[in-house]
Amino acid sequence: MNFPLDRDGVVQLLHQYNITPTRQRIEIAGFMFQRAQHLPADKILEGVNAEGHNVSRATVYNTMGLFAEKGLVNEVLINRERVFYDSNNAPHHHAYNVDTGELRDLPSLDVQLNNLPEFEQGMQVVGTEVIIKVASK
Amino acid sequence: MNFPLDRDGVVQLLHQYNITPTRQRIEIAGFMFQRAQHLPADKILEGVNAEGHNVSRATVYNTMGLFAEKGLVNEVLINRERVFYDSNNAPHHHAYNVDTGELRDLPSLDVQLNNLPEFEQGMQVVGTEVIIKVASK
DNA sequence: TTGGGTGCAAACTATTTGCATTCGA
DNA sequence: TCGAATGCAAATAGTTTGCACCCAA
Repeated sequence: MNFPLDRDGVVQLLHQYNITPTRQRIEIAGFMFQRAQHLPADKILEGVNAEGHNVSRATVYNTMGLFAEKGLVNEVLINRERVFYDSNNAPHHHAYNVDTGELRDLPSLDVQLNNLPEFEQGMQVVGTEVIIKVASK
Repeated sequence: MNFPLDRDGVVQLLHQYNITPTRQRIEIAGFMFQRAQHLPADKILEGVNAEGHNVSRATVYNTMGLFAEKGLVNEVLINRERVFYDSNNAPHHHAYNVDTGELRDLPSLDVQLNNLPEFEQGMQVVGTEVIIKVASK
């Protein structure tokens, strides 16, 4: 993904992911894909409407749920209070600052897993998530 | 930790972690440390009281929050719906079955991180959490 | 004795849902 | 046109909080 995405890029992207590009979805995606960022639904609602758009709370929640389901964004569950949506859908890991609540991408982090046990028949690994927790000394 | 812990073991453990051993805390810890397990607060409330005890909802939430803060148990944030408390406080990682919601320990998993970027001055890594997501084929 | 701990119910907050209205194809 | 999408408000669920009472040290 090369940020930011213009309106055409957004529409194209939505099509690629089999998402009907409505006005609201285009505006939400346009806002999310300005840059790689991690935002809770609330901030997305705020941000989209601050750009002069008019999208309801329910639509933001529904839309982000849809985007996550379709793989356009990733949900990051770190903080018990709320879900963060990550506009970077390339495989990568995160550093979480437990003091500030800040979430940071670790795009170059290379993870090697040794001694991974076998899973039951019919099970397959669908993802590996690594979260490095950091704090002030 | 060698499960299960008897009452004396629990009291001793609470002392070790600087937690005043009240009746309710002993009952909650006694229930949690019967075995290595991952439970949401709700199930802990249910389980403790099913053993014939009488502990309120608020006390379970407060107590598990305290236990987590003191490092006696670990919070596992996987599911947006609720926090899981892990009675195994030894360093280890998890496999999460996205279909069933089941959470499993991976005690032997060895994780090697390469290319970890430098963090700002004054920051230190306080933990590394790996979650392997598995699903039915 | 007394400060911390507990219980209850009410409050809170993120998220979901029901349903009438509107819109995209 | 017509099923899908949206908006609003009400509902939901997990969790937290205020406050009076109680207990461990």
